[in-house]
Amino acid sequence: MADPIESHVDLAALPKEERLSRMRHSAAHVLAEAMVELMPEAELGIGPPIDTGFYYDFRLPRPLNADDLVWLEERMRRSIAGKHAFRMSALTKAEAEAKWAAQPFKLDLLKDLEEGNVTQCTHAAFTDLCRGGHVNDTGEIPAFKLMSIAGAYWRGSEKNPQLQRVYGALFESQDELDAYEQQLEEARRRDHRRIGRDLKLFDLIENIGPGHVIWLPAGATIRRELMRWIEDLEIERGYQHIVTPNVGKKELYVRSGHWSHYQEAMYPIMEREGEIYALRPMNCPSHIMVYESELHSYRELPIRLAELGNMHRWEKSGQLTGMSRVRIMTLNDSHIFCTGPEQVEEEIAGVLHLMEEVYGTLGLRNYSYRLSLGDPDDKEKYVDNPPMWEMGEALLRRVMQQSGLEFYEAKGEAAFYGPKIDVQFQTAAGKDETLVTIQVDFHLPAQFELEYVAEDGTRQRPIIVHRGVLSTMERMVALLIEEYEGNFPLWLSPVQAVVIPIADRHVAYAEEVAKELRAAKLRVEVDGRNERMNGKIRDAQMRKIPYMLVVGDREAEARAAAVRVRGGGDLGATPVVDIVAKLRGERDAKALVPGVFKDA
RNA sequence: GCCUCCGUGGCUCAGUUGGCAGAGCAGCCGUUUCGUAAAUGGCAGGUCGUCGGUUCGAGUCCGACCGGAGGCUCCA
Repeated sequence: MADPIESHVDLAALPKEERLSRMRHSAAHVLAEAMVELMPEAELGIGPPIDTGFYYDFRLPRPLNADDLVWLEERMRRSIAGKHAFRMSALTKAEAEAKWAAQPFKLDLLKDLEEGNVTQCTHAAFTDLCRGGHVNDTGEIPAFKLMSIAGAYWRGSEKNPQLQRVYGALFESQDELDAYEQQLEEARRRDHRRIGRDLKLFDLIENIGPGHVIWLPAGATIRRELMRWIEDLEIERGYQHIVTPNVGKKELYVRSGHWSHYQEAMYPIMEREGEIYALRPMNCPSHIMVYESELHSYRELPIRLAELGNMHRWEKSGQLTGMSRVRIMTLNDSHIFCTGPEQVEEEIAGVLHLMEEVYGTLGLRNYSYRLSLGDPDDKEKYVDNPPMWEMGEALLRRVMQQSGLEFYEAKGEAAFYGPKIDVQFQTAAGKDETLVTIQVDFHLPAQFELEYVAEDGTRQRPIIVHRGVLSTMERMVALLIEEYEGNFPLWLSPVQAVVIPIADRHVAYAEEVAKELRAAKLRVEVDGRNERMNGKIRDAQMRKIPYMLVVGDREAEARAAAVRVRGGGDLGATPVVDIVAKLRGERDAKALVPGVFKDA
């Protein structure tokens, strides 16, 4: 017989997070109640709270549709209006197994529960296996909305059956729920796929193949500016740039371990004249070949080999997303060959500094550092060498602690050959995405039997630091589009200024103005179309061009232009020489917002 | 890859119960020569993602495939 458990809770006294979590979890119960009424054959999975609400997983006799969501939500609201109490009680394992005999997922959950630890929760006519964490009665469930239907594997493993997941949003007030929906709308506005098309930055053409980015002239300009910039920063820091091929022989990848650990993520293999080639999924093996091609002295190390190298990965079709998840990408990559742990620490500290500088200049703020660890139990995913993992993880942890930067740790997120520091960004849609990684690698040096000649003449094994800073050009530009909402800083703007002649007779002068700006390597267009000035301004605004230089009779007379800043600011008539100086200064300072920069 | 949904000119969308493919913007040709977010007239543009099926007849119904979106799994 079930024993009741006292579970009254004073919601107002709880921290908001705990209160919300109880409300969300309770709402999931009410969703399940509604679902078993809609489809009595429904098999129940789990229904936890999440950041924005809750979900519940079900195996159902048929696919859910939008009308079902409307019905379920209605039914939930009735249950909420009924103010049914949530009652927790304990039962024995045997009782529970009998009770959920027809519920395979509940039985699966029960297997992991210890006797004496089995509890259930009842509200209205519905009882679910549950460890608790509810509000007192359904009436305490506040503003919510069923959002979407999705597929999800039972217990998150693709080896298990796939269930239908219903997502709900839930907040304490209707205002907060409305704000959340507005936030989703805002995310859609900032979506790099939409802006990328509107501003003609990039394209994905069906016949070229999914995940294969076409950089249109405007996008290619942004990409080129970023690449020039990062290469210059690297040169200042002692990096040497190399260029290596996009393909390599099978033997190279067998030796690196990619063949056995990474092959399903590689493009199909090529074969000719009895030789097998692969499109490279990573640049490390090629860079190692460069290191290996000569004998190195400890005096040369650290050797920092860098390349804006192309990588080719057969991402699963369902995983491709605009420019942020693609199949062919260009990574701002480098491999730093170090003599030992001390040098590794110094080098990683240097990389972290560079990251802070680069992200600071780009105005990026929503990121955090994650120490991604291996999983000793997962011998399939990771190379099996426990001491190597322990050494690498301890080393990275020490560097992060010394850097003074905040970080958190995550198990099972490492690369197959070693632990890493991931830079995690929040996308416009609120999702966490890895931008770049820093990895310590003892594995590849061993695989390739790399050496350097130490001070005492002996041969020693170097340690490799793998690192990106700007990430792949694809993912970085996707992120920047969303960050700036397409309003790029002057230095990155594909077109930095458009000269707008008021009438046809001003076109010649407009060309002269443009010529002066171009002499300063500014990217300028003249809008000589047969349009009214208002129309040209509107078009320039929509194209998010930082500066509009309006020229009419008065300006032509004074060798000036009326300067309008993107967003509406009017700087008034300004001599062309001053405009050139101002834009140059703003560009070279990489100012984030046009019109604000003041020349020192 | 898996689950659900979606696919009509370059873009955004309309298209009744299956009955002759439409609009706005963009483009092109004119007219207008204009002072800070859309002047105006005309023209052109679509094998309705592809292939197959049902039907007298398919944009519309069915199937497969391709592509996209949201999830799951995986990852820069």
